[in-house]
Amino acid sequence: MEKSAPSHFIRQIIEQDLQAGKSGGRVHTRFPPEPNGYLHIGHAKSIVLNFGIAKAFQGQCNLRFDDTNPHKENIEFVDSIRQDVRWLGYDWQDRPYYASDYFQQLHDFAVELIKAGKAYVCDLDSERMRAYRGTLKEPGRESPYRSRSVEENLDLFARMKAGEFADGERVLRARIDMASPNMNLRDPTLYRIRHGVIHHQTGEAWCIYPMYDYTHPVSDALEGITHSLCTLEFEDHRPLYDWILDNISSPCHPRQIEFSRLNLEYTVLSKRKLTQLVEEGVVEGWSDPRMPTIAGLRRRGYTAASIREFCRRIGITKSDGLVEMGVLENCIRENLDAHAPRRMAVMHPLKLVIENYPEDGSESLTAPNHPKDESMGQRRIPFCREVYIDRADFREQANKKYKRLITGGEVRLRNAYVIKCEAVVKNNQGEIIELRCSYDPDTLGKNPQGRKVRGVIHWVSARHGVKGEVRLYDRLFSRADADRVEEGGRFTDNLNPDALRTLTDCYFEPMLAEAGTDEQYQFEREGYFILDGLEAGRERPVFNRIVTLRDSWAKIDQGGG
RNA sequence: UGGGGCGUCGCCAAGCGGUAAGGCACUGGGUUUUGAUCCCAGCAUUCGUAGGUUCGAAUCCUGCCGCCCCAGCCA
Repeated sequence: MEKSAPSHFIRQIIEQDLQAGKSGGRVHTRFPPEPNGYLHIGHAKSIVLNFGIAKAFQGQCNLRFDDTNPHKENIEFVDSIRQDVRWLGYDWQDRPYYASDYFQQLHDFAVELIKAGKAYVCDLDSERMRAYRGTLKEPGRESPYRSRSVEENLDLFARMKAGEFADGERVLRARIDMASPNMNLRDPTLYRIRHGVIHHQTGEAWCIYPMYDYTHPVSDALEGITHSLCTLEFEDHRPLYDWILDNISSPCHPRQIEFSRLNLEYTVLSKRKLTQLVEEGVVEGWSDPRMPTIAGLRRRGYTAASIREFCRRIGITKSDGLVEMGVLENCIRENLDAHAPRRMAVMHPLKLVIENYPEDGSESLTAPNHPKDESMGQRRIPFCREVYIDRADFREQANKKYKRLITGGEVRLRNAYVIKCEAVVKNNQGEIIELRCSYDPDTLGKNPQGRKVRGVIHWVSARHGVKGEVRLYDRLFSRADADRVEEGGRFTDNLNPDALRTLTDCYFEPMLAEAGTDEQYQFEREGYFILDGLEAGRERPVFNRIVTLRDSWAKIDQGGG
């Protein structure tokens, strides 16, 4: 079902490296999230890439927590990341890695750099350091502490580690080039002091924490990573990545390769913004079905296979683009069309009384679970004198394009009989409250003789249907480039107020009372749905709409049909 | 002349000097007890742009234009 991953520039580079005999023919990648939030679909792109490459080249991929900033991280995020990666279908063979596992080695390499005169302790505070750094167009100035002796640096670094200095008082810096046109090479900070935070892995063992730029190449090297794949914004950091490895006694020198991060229409994919949505209560949490997080997509009903397929389809390049939601939607539709059992549910109920059907009668009809896949079996659906249909499936009058029920017209009730609308019952306000119909008993499983009934609508027995709730989800933001803000505005100004619509007066065919949170259904003519994971077990079921069915009628209808 | 990247159909994306893959979207037509699915057909004489090299250029060279990233003791 899932096609093999297509070739892209990173695979080509790896193939060339392999042919050149690099790293002994070994391929080893890693997925290195910082546990400071939940994973989102942009991370899925990286996960599929890294684990996919490892598999394609019979190599390995490490799951590594880049946990060097305890301030922003916690164990809930660690756990959610493990769960999400596993759910996506990837296995790190019980070899979870933590950058914090290397704190001692990182420290020792830092001492090595100091001894080689490649790093020094700097007393500049952050404000002055910024001033010394220069600007994009002007070179920086050397710190007055840059020429401290090795002995003094060793002593100061040891005292930093011993907790003698307060946060911000001193840092360890690499001695590279304050005039470099690449800002990352202007004596970058390697270590900072952080007191009073409890690291989720190392507790209070350390009060100095290594920076990303220093930690990452070392962690990669220690794990024997051959290809370190990251996103484009780190391209400028590669010279520093290489500098670190060239100046310590590194066991190997992984190759960093950058690709463009995912941008998806009508949503945001930056952890900072997603965190904001959660913290401000704009959404229900990280797993809100409107969120582009893995947890949100899972609760929404997306399958892991559909997300993997999406990542395969969008490809890997260095050009930044904005992917249409339609691509993701098509992936889940394709996946669910093949596998989701069909059911009937009425979301905007309108009662329909079949006058020539016995008052107390009822019968059990048979319907296939899937129109094309007989192996999925059949189900029984109760039918009786009164059923609910959707209000959108009836119009008092309409032109020939409308093939649903109209006054005096015929339509087929899906999996049941052909009925005819004899009369419309309205209340004092003129609202339609009921339809009086007749049915043709000779149309069960066969078409009527001498006339053609074009329309088919779904229904639920009024007597047997299960009442419940449906949540209709739409795009979280109302503009495709959700990040774009007007002068003085915030990205939250772009939120779509109709991203969630709750329908509390829905009727489901009886089978749906037994639905579980692990199976998606197609509600015929409506879309794909799943029982909400957090509301499961309620007396009245709550279903989430994953995605609608493709709807060519909507276009015709709007276009003046 | 700060530095680093990127520009191929509405969106994504192959292409790697021999004459523009594919997917999504879209438009027609057919099948259909889901206006779904499925099927069939159509959809870039042109690769940001202007020159140059070549028998031949999206692919090589030069200029120009546009967009993205970088001045955290974040990652």
